[in-house]
Amino acid sequence: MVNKRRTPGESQAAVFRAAAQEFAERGFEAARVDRIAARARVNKAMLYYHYRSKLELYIEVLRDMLRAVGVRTRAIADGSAPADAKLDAWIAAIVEEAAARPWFPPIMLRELASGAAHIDDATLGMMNAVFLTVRDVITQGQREGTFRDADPLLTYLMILPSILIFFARQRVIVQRKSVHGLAAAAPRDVDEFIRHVQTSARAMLRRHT
Amino acid sequence: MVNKRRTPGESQAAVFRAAAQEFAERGFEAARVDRIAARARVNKAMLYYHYRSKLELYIEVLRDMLRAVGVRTRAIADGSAPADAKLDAWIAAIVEEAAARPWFPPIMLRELASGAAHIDDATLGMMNAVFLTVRDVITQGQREGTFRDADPLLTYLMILPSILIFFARQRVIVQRKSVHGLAAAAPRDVDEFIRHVQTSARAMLRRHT
DNA sequence: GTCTATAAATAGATAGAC
DNA sequence: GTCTATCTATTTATAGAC
Repeated sequence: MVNKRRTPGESQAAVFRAAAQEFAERGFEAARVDRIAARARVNKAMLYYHYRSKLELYIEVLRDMLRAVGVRTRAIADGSAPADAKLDAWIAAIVEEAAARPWFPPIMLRELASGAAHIDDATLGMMNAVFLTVRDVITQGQREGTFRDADPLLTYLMILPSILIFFARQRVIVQRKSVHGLAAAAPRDVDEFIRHVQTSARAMLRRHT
Repeated sequence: MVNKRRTPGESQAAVFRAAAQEFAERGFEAARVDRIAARARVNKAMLYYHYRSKLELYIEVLRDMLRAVGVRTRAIADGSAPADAKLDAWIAAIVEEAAARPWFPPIMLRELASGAAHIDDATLGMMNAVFLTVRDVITQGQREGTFRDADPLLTYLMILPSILIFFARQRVIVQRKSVHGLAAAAPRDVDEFIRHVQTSARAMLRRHT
């Protein structure tokens, strides 16, 4: 029998990961603390030893992913590349983040759908900061003359939701063969998807000939 | 004192509307049957007189909106207009549906995020049928030579999610003035948004010069 | 069709031993 | 740090009078 004892912090990390998955699959309200503990293979009391409440645990998950996305976005925006290259890089980065943290798209989508109901101002600010940074990239391109004069928010809303839904969808469609015509909506290759979004974003922002 | 008695079917309709709103704001799991009854100003037992369960009520709401969207989409696709005009019309139609049934975008988003967890095959089929119809329009345009050879699914995923999130977001942002830089993400005019999506969709599908 | 009262199950959270 | 047992509140749903 192998030693099952965990190193310090390991059980906390297990709880965190289990919670992220549970929140992604079911949403905050439907997520069950018992199930999170079971998935993490810790006792429920252990969960409450590490986190004050279900909500605090949720906020931690949210902040972790928003921090990661925010940092990557910031790094790209602060670079010296032309705006269209930055936009391509940002799209690829978001897709990579979605792959690294599979819970990111579903959770983010639910927050958007519920009007960021259970998140505090600081966390909402982190969400908004990502948009503000992307907006800077778009206005840079407009100043440079490579992008047409489109509303940065509306442009942002054409890009990010697509990526979020693409990943949230991939999981769904695998099962459910009995639904008529569902094969046409089968999962797509991720690299193909990245190229599609990049191409579409560039086309959307190209000046009319 | 005015007569409070309702005409037949009226209390059922009140429950339906209240449920749609509650599901939109909170999601299926967080929605409370008590709250739905209170919003509809009927007794909870009355709700169960009209609907077998919370889930059945939810499915009814889903089907109602998918039916409406499906019919409008079908009507546009079956017309004799060129594909790009059909696509413009479809975008406008979806936006109109979202305005007519404000619960449509949040509920649809949550279903996408959860992988259509609580919907049966028939209802999922209705959801998929909308995509299949739009796909027909896109392939028509490709046959006619007006659209480039882009993946219809990925194109669909660039359009629909944006519309859904646009409306789900509008509600959120109104409050929460304390969040830094949130003003930049303030709600936009709906007609401006329609034009933006139409322009973007056409640009995405235009053949390279 | 409409209501009151309540059953039955399940949730988040904690006390307290080890 | 970890576990068992349990408290308290809330939730969906129904029984049964009117």
